[in-house]
Amino acid sequence: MTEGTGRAPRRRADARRNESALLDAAAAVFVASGVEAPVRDIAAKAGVGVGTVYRHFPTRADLVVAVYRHQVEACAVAGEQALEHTDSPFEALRGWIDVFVDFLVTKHGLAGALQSDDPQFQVLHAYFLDRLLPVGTRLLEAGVAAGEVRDDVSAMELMRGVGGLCIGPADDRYDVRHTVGVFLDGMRAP
Amino acid sequence: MTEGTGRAPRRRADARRNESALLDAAAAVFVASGVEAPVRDIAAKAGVGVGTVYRHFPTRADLVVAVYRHQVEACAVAGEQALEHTDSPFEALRGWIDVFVDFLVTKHGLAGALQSDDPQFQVLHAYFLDRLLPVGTRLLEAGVAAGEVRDDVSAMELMRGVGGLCIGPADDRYDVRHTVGVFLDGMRAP
DNA sequence: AACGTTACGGAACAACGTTCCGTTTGTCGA
DNA sequence: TCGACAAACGGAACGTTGTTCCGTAACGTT
Repeated sequence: MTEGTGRAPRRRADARRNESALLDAAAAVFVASGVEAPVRDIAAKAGVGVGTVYRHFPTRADLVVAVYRHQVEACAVAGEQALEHTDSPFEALRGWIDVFVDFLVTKHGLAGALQSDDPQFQVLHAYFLDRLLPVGTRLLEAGVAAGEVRDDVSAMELMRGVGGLCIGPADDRYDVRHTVGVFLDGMRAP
Repeated sequence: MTEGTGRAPRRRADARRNESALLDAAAAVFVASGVEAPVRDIAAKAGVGVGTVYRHFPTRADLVVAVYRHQVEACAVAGEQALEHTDSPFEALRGWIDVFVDFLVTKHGLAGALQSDDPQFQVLHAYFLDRLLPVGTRLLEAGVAAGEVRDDVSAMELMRGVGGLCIGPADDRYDVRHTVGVFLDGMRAP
């Protein structure tokens, strides 16, 4: 009880305003230039100095997480509900992966950042894994239990595999969704 | 015949010496720090100035290509020969992909560079594709003809897919070879 | 040996992430 | 309403990188 039950002491108005402006600006810049856009660009778009960016979001990864938190959450929920709305766990899995792929391919550079070994993105990595790995595990287990999914694939291999397949620039000769479909076919029980 | 059949006019001794030292140094630094190591590190290790690096290799990608050319060539040859030494085109494909994966996972950061949309790596991208795509196509076609491989997967999807699965830091929970195996299983004819 | 050419080295520039600190601005009690 | 203090701000400044540029040194030839 070092801090009792007291709530956070309500921040200053400009601080809240700037955080919100930063999130909006970052979302816009990420769409236009990808998640690796210069911090200065985001600061400029939000009408604040770079110092303000770093006060609100200690690392770039924190900003990325904040911008996409809602959508990651929605993706996790979609996975948790997927099993309830179909009688085939494999189809539930496929549907969920579809949602995940849609999310990744519309965020330029995000898949790359997710897989990056740059320690800068540690937080991003951790957040996605924390939130989505358990969901993947449950879908996988349901599939295995129903005899539809092979039992030697971990959720980590599923998520990182799909993530890896989503990396890279758009290209006519490479259909992400089709390739992910091939990967999923490889996960069917023999 | 603007230049006739005359050969290149033989470069200076120090130029040849430095190019060789640069290749050795780059190979060593790539092993130690990955293919994204600072150019200054490579120059220092080779005992030359940065200007010399850029004179010999206009872009970082040219240096990477030069360092790995032999191995990529060997990989391409292995693929061309794979079909001759087995009666199962699918196993030939699997064996070749194994060679490719071994190559990628031992080159820290190379898979990432290959998939990168940074125009800096355009040359690298082009070289790998030029050399390996035709090989993949032939292996795939042989597999399809034998009824062992599904006919709706392109060599681009094969190579970029496998490349994507090889991206990222080592991790106990993610077994690259196993995950690639799953992907390949998905490519079997139904 | 002298000369022209080739190649070298590293200073210099630009772009970026990140830190730091003098200044401004909210907030709250008097 | 006013004053004071903490919170938050802005952007200059620093370190690291890729890349260019040019005065200088080394090579090879006559």
